[in-house]
Amino acid sequence: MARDSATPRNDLLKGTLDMLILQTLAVQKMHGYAIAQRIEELSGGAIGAEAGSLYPALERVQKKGWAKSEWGVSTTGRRVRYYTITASGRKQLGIEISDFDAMFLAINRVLGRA
Amino acid sequence: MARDSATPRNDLLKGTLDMLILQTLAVQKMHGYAIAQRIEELSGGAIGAEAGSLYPALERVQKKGWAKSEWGVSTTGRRVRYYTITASGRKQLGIEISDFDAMFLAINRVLGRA
DNA sequence: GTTTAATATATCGAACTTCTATATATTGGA
DNA sequence: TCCAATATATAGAAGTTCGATATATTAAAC
Repeated sequence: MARDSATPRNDLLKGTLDMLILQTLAVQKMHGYAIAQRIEELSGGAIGAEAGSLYPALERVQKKGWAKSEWGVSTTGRRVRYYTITASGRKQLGIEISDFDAMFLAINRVLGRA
Repeated sequence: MARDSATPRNDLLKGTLDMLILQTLAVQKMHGYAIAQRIEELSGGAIGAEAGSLYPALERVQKKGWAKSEWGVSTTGRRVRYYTITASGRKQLGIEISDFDAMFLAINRVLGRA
């Protein structure tokens, strides 16, 4: 099936998912499913962080020390795993945003728009 | 060795190399090595399209019908392969730029900057 | 009461792109 | 003469994302 023109190509997302997760956690402690919903909501449905990308990414950021997690209970009474950003994670978020901006600027220069 | 902070992470480039190549060819017919130099130059050294990425990408865009190539002779008298963008390639370039802009906007929304 | 959709976590393998390393050959300058 | 730059090309490794699959709970619809 042809890609919906309203849906940005998710391969352009590569390398930015960790940043989006860290940004979401920087606002508030959250469980995995809620992180995905928040990213999808804020992006206007453009970014659908799928489970198969999200959970490996959550493992990744924990392994790097950028977030930690613990089992807890959601507001609706369900058993969920809560993720919290660490100080190292906040620092990393800043680095990733800088890198992202630098790459955007560089690409725009090649496109003749900067 | 630690990544130079002046060098953007190239994994953020993923999915955009074809666009950058098509953009370069949209300006003028060029051979592979010159395309890489032009991209590096315009990006202020931020994007170094390496040979191992460039030549597979050039194969890709030709396979998709976005560019064609022929052996020729450079201004310095060397045997080189010249690449030319096709009408289909110009159309694709427009699509890729739109997708890129849409993804940038979506990411910025998640980052709370739009 | 039963079925279905939504919520929630998790893993697997396929697909894709990029990189480094390697190979080959030519040209110009030190 | 040697070395750096020019020029094309392939192979294999690494990394990320995705769809598919699995499991389990809860709420709503019928």
